[in-house]
Amino acid sequence: MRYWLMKSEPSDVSIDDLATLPNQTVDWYGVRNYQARNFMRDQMQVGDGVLFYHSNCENPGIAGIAVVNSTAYPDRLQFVKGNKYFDPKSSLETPRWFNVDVKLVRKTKLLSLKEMRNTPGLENLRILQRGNRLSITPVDPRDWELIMKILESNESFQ
DNA sequence: GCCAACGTTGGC
DNA sequence: GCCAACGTTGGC
Repeated sequence: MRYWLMKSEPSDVSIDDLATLPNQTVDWYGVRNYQARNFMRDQMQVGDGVLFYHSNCENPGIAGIAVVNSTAYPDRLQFVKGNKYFDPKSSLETPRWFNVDVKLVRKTKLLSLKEMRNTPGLENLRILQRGNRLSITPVDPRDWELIMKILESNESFQ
């Protein structure tokens, strides 16, 4: 059982989009970075916890909690000619890109990047470190627990 | 829109 | 295998 932070651009798939999808589940298509792919392909297990993060938007931050809902399988879009994510070097026999399914647990009050930066104890979170660009990063269990506490206390004050 | 950071590509 | 050039990410 591991924990992850997964970035999504809300203009592509937001937490509200996820809530409207069948089974509130999305195939995490479009990852074209080997490190991020390897996390999905080699390490993710059904039931792993996911922080659903909104990136490249007006209010970046954690927008909800989700869960890994499948092991990795070939990303369908790598085979679709003309698609933004088409990869001519990939084939059905030797697919290059993989994704898992991610299912919504619940939307939360946004925990902004700024708030995370100001939270003592979260200094080691990968997302907060300089030059971080990876769209999928592991989250230390202690960081996960702290973030869960913050999210819960945010909600009790609503 | 800027630009720092960093990943990928490809000539050599 | 090196590394310059180029492309992408994503906060600001």
